[in-house]
Amino acid sequence: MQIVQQSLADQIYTELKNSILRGELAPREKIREDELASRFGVSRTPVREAIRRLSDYGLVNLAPRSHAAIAGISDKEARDIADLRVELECFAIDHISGELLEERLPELSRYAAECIYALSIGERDRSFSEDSLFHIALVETSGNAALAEVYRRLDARIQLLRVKQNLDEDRLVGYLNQHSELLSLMKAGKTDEAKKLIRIHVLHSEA
Amino acid sequence: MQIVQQSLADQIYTELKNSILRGELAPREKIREDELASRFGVSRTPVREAIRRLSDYGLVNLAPRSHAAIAGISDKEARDIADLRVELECFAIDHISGELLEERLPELSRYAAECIYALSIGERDRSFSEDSLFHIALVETSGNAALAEVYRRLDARIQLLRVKQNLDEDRLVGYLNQHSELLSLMKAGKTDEAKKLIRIHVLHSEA
DNA sequence: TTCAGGAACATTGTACACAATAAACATTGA
DNA sequence: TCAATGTTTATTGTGTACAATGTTCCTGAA
Repeated sequence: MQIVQQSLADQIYTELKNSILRGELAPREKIREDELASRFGVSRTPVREAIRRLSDYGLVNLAPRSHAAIAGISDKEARDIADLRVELECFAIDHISGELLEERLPELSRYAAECIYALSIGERDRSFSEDSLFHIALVETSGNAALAEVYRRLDARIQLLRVKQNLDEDRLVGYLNQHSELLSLMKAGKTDEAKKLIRIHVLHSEA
Repeated sequence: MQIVQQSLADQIYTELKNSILRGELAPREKIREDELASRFGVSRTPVREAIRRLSDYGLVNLAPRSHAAIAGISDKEARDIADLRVELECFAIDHISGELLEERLPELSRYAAECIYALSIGERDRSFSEDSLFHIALVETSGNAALAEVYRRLDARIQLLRVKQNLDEDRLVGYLNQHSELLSLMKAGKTDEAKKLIRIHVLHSEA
């Protein structure tokens, strides 16, 4: 078995990303390479690379010769991202063929179930990440790799948004149940209804 | 006056990007940090950072512990990217308000004119980059920052695509003239026709 | 001949040191 | 007191050295 030895930069990137998405690092908070390096017990080099990558995914803001800072999301940005999500996911749904859907359905169903299960045992973070996986898989099912790539990039900020929104438990359950509902509509070939549901789902708007 | 001193990594990123987009570095070609460092007369550190960033923009493929390689675009990817472009730009057009259009119109018109002028004096590369600027500005005019960011990211590969397509001069002129035609339609509020034209424009399909 | 194993080499990953610049602070004059 | 300016300090940008790993080529046995 091939042990995929992740680079330190990869590990630190993942760690920092999780910290940010768990809200342990607040928006606008300054980041110092030196401090993180000693915290992780490595040199600045991989930390620096991790920070650059976080910046590429829009999780930190980088000003040249100046401190990096954890990125926040304004209300306007939140709306923009949500609007864009609706567009991208509807585009995906329009392009999902029956065969590809069939193929990916078990995976999609699993994510949908995991979301709800994780929430029920109090693992809100994991529920959120499974939610992300569901939507990423949905978009991938379109077969359009460029779309999938763009969406994966957007996902980091979508996750940031979820944390910020901080929905209460009841609404969250209702929200997560829409996943399997969506799959049913798609299986039945009700594309237009599926797109309507996505809009409601993403914008958290009522019917 | 504030002199914005670009970092070496920035400069090298730009240089390499241009080299790739000019086709001086062929797809699948291997990249060695060491070689580039000595070519640019700097250490590996900024070169490394530039390569990472190129990878983030999809211009080079990066495998851990292995060589980086200039990215190519398959026919399937080309279609995917074009489809996605149509979607994103139509989304933008739908969201462009009269006021924002008014504000940006001079800039858009200038890009449209520069495209044609640059081509007429044989500067095909510059014509292409002005073409990119036109479409980026168009998308920015929507006022949706998330959309603009996503599109700018996609732009690197769109440029790669243009080089690969290598349209003949005649078709290119016709293609570039569609820019001002598009602006006219939008000014007249003929949104649906503008979207139809974008589809034709991007997919290079006839009416 | 061909395949397995290993040694030599090439190249990336990381640590560390120094240089360059921005931020913070103190000092002086009004 | 306050503003302007010089000085110190903190932090990022870059260069260099070494470590870890992947690659290539050779050797020898089936």
